[in-house]
Amino acid sequence: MAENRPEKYTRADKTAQRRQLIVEAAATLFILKGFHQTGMRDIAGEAGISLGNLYNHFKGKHEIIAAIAEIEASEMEPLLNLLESAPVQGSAALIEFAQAYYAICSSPENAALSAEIVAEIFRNPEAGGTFLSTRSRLIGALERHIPDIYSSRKATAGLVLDLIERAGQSAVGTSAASQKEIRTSLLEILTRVIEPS
Amino acid sequence: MAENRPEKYTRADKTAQRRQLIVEAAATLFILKGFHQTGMRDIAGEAGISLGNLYNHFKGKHEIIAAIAEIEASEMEPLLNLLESAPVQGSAALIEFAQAYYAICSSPENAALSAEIVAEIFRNPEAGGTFLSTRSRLIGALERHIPDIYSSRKATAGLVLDLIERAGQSAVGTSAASQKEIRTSLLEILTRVIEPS
DNA sequence: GTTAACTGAACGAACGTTCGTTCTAATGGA
DNA sequence: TCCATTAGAACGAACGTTCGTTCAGTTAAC
Repeated sequence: MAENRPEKYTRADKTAQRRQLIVEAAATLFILKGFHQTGMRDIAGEAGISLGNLYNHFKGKHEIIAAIAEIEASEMEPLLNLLESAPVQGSAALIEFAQAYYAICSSPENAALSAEIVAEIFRNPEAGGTFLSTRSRLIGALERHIPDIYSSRKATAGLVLDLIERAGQSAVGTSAASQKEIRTSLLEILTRVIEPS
Repeated sequence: MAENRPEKYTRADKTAQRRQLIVEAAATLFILKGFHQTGMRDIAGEAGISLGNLYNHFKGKHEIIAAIAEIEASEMEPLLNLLESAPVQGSAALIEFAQAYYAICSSPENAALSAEIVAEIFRNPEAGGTFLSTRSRLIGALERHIPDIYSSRKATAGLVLDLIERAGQSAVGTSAASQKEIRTSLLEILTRVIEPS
């Protein structure tokens, strides 16, 4: 991880690194305790900097949360490309997507964070900007792969997404055996849902 | 609602009414702002009583939350009876249950509250006692109605429950047209999932 | 020498809870 | 039936703590 040649970084580089360090520290705590149970002092302590300095890098708590939301969104980019480049209504692409998306959603960090975000959006809808727009893109891309046996492919795409997300959340913290069962059941269900029959 | 004869209530009655009034006030605020954004002063104000008096009725915030959790659980009782009394693997009962459960989950109050609870359980698992045990009962009752084409009926039952819940949440705050689409899509999906074919 | 990074003290507001007090409905003996 | 006693409902000030944010002052890079 550490470079052999010491101190090769310019000042701007180090500042950028600090920023990222802060975001990672904040994310760790948000996952562990939630947005509103995590204080600015906690974040500063976790990042190993002073409280005052934290405000040199971020205007406030909301800006840290926004930074995390954007990182989350950017992690979806490869998956979006997968769906958007695949031929229309190829069920193979959808299953492939489902597995990849499930893998993301069932990681403890992402599961806890997305539960946090869902709850937050309910009481503060305009705060979910980045999150909701990413979700819209996901639904749009997914929609193309839903067979037209459904009265609304868009609504179905949304539900498929919901199902994968919640399945991932359910798997967190359970035994390895349960996790396998959930994953298998999810794929069985999805297979039945998207088969064109 | 009000008795014609004035002042017929005994002291114990009035106390019980107060307790319920407090719980309702707290639930209103929890739904609106979340557990941790709602203060004891807010609850007291919403209930129209003093801060100090609030502590005559409840030991603390956690006890108010517990009271709400129990009410939520008791609302599931009729649905549990429906599933448990129906003949095994009757898909009709499952669809009937799904509609009823969806109706509950798609009400704005329940949707917001359950999002709040899900997020809370992630960071404080032992706090979800009543909620999780009710959920276990639901899964157990639902399991009997899942066809044995799945490798794990229990896991499938859990996912079906998740799907209905999230569908309900998704519908909140959208247009009436969207709500109808989501409901229809949900039933279409469920029909495919549980048909014994 | 100018600018940015950095520090910890300090701010006012809000938090959950406890406190002493007053008031009132219920109770039991006379 | 009356009155003294009592349990608990009601109140609002105050507790100690934590919150997000600001600020004067110091250090180090350019």
